[in-house]
Amino acid sequence: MTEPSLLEPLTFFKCLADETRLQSILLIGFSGELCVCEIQTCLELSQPKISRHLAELRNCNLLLDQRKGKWVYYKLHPDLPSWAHSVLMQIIESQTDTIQSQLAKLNYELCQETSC
Amino acid sequence: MTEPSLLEPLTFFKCLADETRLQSILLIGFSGELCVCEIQTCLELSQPKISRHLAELRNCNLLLDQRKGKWVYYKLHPDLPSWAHSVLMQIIESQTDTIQSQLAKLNYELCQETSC
DNA sequence: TGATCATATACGATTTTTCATATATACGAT
DNA sequence: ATCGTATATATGAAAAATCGTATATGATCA
Repeated sequence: MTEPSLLEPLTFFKCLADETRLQSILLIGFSGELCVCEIQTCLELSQPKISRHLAELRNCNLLLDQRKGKWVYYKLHPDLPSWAHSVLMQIIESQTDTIQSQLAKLNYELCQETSC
Repeated sequence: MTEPSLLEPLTFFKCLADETRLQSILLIGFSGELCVCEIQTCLELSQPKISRHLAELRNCNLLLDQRKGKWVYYKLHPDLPSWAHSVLMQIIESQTDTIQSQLAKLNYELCQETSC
């Protein structure tokens, strides 16, 4: 007997079939952990938009959130099926340039002001 | 310099974010090659619905079609990026039971009548 | 040539997804 | 308590995807 899987393939693909969600999860997978405002800075998108999409990834068990004071950090769900984790890592590898240039905005922001 | 990829991750995920398309490509990946009416039988869906979704998978370079007389056969595109091929195969492996029971309808049909 | 079978496409109608905007909650600091 | 910052959710409008139905194309066979 097979266990009911935490994550159906169809759910997984629906989650990644949106540019904002895909870019967010790639940033998070690459970085290990990011808070909402960091993703917002990297992708230059509105706060509700980021938050809504992260909520969907969380509800589908692709991401796990953890509050640390004012900030909420998101990371890949540790129980992600191996095929899911594997494909994410392979895509991250093929998109390293894009991901790093998005994360660069973050460093720049941090130098300018201490907020977030 | 990196080549423009045949298949962007976002395109790939959008293609698989639909149950009909996902089930079709899993059936095809498992079988190697299937014609439209076979997929139609396996999934018990209308012909235009199957055809439309296969066309999308073909246009996005996920599938390759080949006409053989009256029938059109679809198979996985041979130039699929390795990460794409890999995730499909892993999902096929985890869904073998479902896929085989869908394909069983096909054999049953073939015994009944010679059409298709 | 006409008839039939397999597949593809066109067209509105319906459903689903996404979005901007406004508002709510949660926390830390004053 | 109140204020400011970070994040979440509600709402209705706009955009996109999907569908059923009708029709078109392409191949085989009589």
